[in-house]
Order: sequence, then C-alpha cells, then structure tokens
Amino acid sequence: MIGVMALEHAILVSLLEKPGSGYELARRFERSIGYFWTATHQQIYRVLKRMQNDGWVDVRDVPQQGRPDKKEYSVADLGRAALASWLHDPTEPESVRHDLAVKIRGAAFDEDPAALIREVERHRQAHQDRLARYLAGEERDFTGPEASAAGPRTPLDAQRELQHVVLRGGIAYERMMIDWLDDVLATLARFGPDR
Amino acid sequence: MIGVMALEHAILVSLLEKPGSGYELARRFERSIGYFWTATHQQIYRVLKRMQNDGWVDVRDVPQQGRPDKKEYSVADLGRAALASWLHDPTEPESVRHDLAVKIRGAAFDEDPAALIREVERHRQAHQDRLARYLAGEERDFTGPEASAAGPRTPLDAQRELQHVVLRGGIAYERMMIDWLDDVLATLARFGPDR
DNA sequence: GCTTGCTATGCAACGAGTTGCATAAGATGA
DNA sequence: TCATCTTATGCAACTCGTTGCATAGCAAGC
Repeated sequence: MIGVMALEHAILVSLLEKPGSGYELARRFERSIGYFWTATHQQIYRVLKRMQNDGWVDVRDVPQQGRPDKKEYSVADLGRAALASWLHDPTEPESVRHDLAVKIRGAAFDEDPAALIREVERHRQAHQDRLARYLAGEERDFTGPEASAAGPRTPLDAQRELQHVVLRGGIAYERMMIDWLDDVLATLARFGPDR
Repeated sequence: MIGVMALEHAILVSLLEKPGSGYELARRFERSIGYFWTATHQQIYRVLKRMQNDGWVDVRDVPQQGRPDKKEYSVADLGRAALASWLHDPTEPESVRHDLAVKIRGAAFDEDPAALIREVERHRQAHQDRLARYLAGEERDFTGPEASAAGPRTPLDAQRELQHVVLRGGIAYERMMIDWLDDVLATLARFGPDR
C-alpha cells in the first residue's frame, strides 16, 4: 500500500512547528498549511481524538482568561516516529481534479458560451487574489536581513527555507493558472464571435 | 450550495463526445479525461446506474463477437439539461492537496534528508513522464493540416480547440511542477552538506 | 436585556472515493 | 488441459470528507 491518510501527517508537521489546539490548527489550515492541504474543524477534531488514542500526540488543558479553555496538543514520540516512517515511504503523485477543465470541454455542447467566460474570469480573479496573498506572505516572512545572512546554519534556518520553497511552489502554481486561464479566455474569444 | 458531484458531469461530457460502455469510460479515465479527473471502474458503474435511474442516460445492449456483450450508454435529454445547468452554476476553485509539500515541510524534523531527495526525484520523473505523454498526445491529435486551416468553423472545430486548450493546461502544469521540483532539489542541496 | 460575533469543542448523517472480492466469456500460450 | 490475460460488469465494506446542527463562555453594541 502506498501513501494514504495524510491529514494526520499534516497535523503532525504543524504541531511540530508549533503546538496548539484543534481550533488553532483549523485556523492554520485556512492559511499557511492550507495552501496545500485543506481540512475543516470537524475533521481536525475527529483526527486529533484518534491520534490521541493512538498515542501520537499529548494533550494539556490550558485555562484561558476572556475566552473558553482549550486543549493544547503536542507531538509525542510515537507521533514523531509515525511521521518519520511516512516521510520515508514513497507517495504517489496527486491525481488531479479540475472541474473547470470538465466545464471547458463541456462548453462544446453548450448553447451559451458567455456563461463559461464569466466562470473562467471568476476563477482567474480567485487565483489572482491567492497569488497576492502568497506574495504578501513571502514579503512578510521571507525577506529582510536574516533572509540571506551569512553565518552558521541552524535547524531553524532549514525549517524556514523549506517553508519558503513550498510557498514558492504555491506562487508558481497560481501564476501558471493565471496564464493558462488567459489562454482559455483567448481561445473562447476566437470562437465566440462566430456563433 | 456550490459545485459538487462532478463525476456525473465528467461522464456526461465524455459520453457527449462519444457514447460508450462503463468499461470504455474507465479506459478514457486512464487517459484523456483522466488528465484532469480520475475515477475507478466501480465508481463509474455505480454512478452510471444512478444516472440511468435518473433518466440522464439511455442504455443499449450491444452484442459483441469474441468478447462479452456490453451496455452502451448515451446522453438523454435530461442529462443534457443537467449538464447545462451545472455549466451555468459557479464552481469553487479546487482546493489543493499536495502531500509532497507536507513531506517537504516535515523534512525539517527528519534525521535523514536523503530520503526526501529520492522521493522528490521520483516525483520529478513521474511528472516528466506525464509531460512526455501529453506532448505526444498533442503532436498526434492537434498538429497537421486541419489544425490551422482557414475556412468556416464548425462545432467540431470548437470541440477540438477546447480539448486542446485543456491539454495545454496539463502541459503547463507538468512544466511548472518540474521547474518547482528542481527548485526544491536545489534548496535541499544547499542544506544537505551542512548536516 | 437582546442580538450578534468570536473562541472552542463536538455529534450525527450523508455522500464521495477506495479496496477487495466475485463472476463470466473468450483469447493466448505452455 | 490448465493457467493466465483481456474485456466486461458488479457487490460489500470501509475510509475520507462535508454539512448541518448543538453547546458554551465571553465580549461588544444597541
């Protein structure tokens, strides 16, 4: 069997980067980690419970003032081992799912091509927005004096560099999508006037 | 509610392009359509049955020689209408799922960085292979005299053009991934020697 | 006092997708 | 003859992911 159930592993990585509650994890899955892995809070709570039963994470009750108490999770030795084992196992490249591509091919059988143009423009805007968010995050987190400083390299440098290269992947993806959607719009424009 | 259950719609598009059996559809989902939407034969048979019950497709028993008989499905009026309605509904941009990205960020907490390098190289190879397949398909299906011929445009031209622009999207995606994985490998190389 | 909103956790039901297995007809080759 | 491969269809069980709903504490504004 090859590479399944990655939500556990995404949570382990996130908790290694910084321990936190289910709620905080859900927040992270809306940004940062969420750039390449999505999860809702229900899913996270359910998986956290299972991970706790399996001894992958430890829990600590943290009383808070001005807001409800929380349970702070951190990675246990068993969790660390599980992550390492998964890291060393080969994973299949993701299978792609693009319903926009289905729609584009479906448009050949549609009476109203203008509808698809609007839809493609909506998607283009969404990717443009994401790109702007990613670039702002890069500016915020990965520029400045320490970014290219000389000197001895620490494990924290490695962590930063790896986060950065993943973010660059997100940026490259959004740019590619915007270019492709422009290609789609140009193609649709070539066919629109004739019909 | 916004855009769910797209397998039905992918099947409708494929059957509009050419009627066929569940088995044939499963084959198409390993190439062509499969470039942007995956499905196993069990899933396809189950969904075809539901679509038949809903009156979206018609079935015709086709006896064959030298092999088992098949059921050939084609799109009914209700199916055409269902597809049109889905095409005109907005769909959310796909949420991304890249377990390789999880692994890369996880590598910051791993003792053995060489394992990740091997994994990234495996993925790079897989994307290289897919790119070669796509380019071969483009060469086969979208070059030649009729590709850029002048003259009146038919619905078939539109169908071809739309298939082509979707394929170009796949090509752009694979190229972007290969470039990014090179970036990842270069980043890992910068950190490897130190540790 | 009431509503609205944010933090924080959770259950129940459902739909989507995967995996393993079963069946059956004919083709191919040892 | 027997095993294996390809075409062709399907069931059952399971996991994964989403949606709707519920609860509860505290804050802010009307």
